[in-house]
Amino acid sequence: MEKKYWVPALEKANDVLQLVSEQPSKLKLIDLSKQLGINKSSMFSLLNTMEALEWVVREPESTYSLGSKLGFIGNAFFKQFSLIDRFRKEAAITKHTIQETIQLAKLEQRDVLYLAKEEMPSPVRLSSEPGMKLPAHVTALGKAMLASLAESDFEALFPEEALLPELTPFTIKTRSELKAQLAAARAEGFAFDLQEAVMGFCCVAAPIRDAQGRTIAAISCSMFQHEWEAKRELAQREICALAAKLSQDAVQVNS
Amino acid sequence: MEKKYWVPALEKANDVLQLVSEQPSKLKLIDLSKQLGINKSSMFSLLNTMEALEWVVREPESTYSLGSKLGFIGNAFFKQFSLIDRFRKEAAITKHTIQETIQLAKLEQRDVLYLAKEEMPSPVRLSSEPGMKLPAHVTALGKAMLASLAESDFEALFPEEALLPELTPFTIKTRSELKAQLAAARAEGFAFDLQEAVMGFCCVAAPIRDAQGRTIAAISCSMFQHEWEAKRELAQREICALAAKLSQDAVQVNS
DNA sequence: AACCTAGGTTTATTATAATAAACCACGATG
DNA sequence: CATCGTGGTTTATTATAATAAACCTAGGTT
Repeated sequence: MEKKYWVPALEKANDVLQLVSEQPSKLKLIDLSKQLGINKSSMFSLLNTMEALEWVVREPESTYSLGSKLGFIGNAFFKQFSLIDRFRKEAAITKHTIQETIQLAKLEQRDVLYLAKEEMPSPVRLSSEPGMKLPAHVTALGKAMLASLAESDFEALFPEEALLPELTPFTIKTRSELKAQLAAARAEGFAFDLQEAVMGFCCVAAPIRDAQGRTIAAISCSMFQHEWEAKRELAQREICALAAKLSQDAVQVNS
Repeated sequence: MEKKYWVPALEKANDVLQLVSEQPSKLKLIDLSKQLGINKSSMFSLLNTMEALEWVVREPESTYSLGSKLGFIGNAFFKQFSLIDRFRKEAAITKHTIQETIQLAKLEQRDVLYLAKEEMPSPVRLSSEPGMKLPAHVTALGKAMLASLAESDFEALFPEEALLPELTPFTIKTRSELKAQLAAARAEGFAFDLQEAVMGFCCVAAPIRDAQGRTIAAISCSMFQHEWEAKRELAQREICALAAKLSQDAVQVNS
């Protein structure tokens, strides 16, 4: 990470927030200090400030959890995407007919950014959460969106036959393979992910388009690999239907 | 604000985030620098770091908006409150029968902290957003929750016959007046706000209780003052019904 | 084209945040 | 009851972030 024009206090705060968000109400000053390798007096000032700004709250047992300010800012972040509300409402219905988790995401450079999730109660839960990112080329969501990029935009994003990050043995390895799959997705109107992001999981995804036909987001349905055979067709149909519905007078997604 | 054990970089970042969240994609480096009175070179480093940490994103026109990291952290904040999901689902139904905005909040010291909002489309919208705070004593939500506090806890929160912040001419002015209203709320099972927080608006609120009967949150319905007469009874009934429903096996709200 | 200005970047200096170390309070342990 | 160890707080020193000022570039103006 670049070290010039850098404000280390922010990086430290960021690390603290990350850790606290993973284990709220579990960590005390000393734990944070040790786990992050930050001097405890620095941590003291840091936590003192963060508490005053309501980025964190100090619990009675002097453990820390996230503060309301971050809830507020986070809410403002998601507010930029008016699609989300409609997604929540509609997907809540669809998820019951498919009986699987449905997600909404947008493309951000070479990554998909998860915006919302409607999940079915299940013993295993996908680790993807709103606000998280994953490389676009390993997900059905990403492929659904990359598929509608203009040739030149695609070239700009993936300049050379680069080694793409691999998350499973099934992850696409080359740009040419990706291009082939995108062509297929473009033709069919939806994209797959067959254990390419997480072993044991498959997805279908379809793009959401605005009035001008530009792709602004995508939705997906994820399921166990062993359910794929049986459910695949239903999921595909439902996801396409939902995508079509959400595409109607969809407002653009930020930027 | 306390100046010892202080990390000004965080305060600056906080101000930047606040401003950017209010006007996403509007402000450039120089605007932020001027409006916040922060030296532009400091702002340069600040924004550079914040961008690298994905707290903000720099748009093509070099304006700034909130970044995905904050969405992620904010999401984690709200995840602590499992009530929220159930609220969203149930309130989405109730709001249609009342045709007014419904909100969920918890008590945090002398403030109410808004957790979620289900709103009806309307020309005017309440400014309260998830993550925001308001003094408890000016809101129906706050009174509904304060009402179930033990005498000693109440005393600890409001130690003396203090001058409470007043938001409108109708805001409660003294602790004794507040106590009287809380007694009434306790007896009835719900609380009112008659233009005490925002001129022209009235609310009903009812507490949500866990299995042990402890109040953990509250829900409210807000409406124009001129609708109050006609809708008050319906709203009151629906809010109490919804509160009762959400009280069933409610998990505690954080801390 | 020469001149200005405004937004942004870089550099040099100063103020201060980050650190190590000392200190304190308290609970555990023998 | 004395000792030790741990988590938190304060202090003194050092490293560095924040600033002012200089600098650069691109648009606008005459």
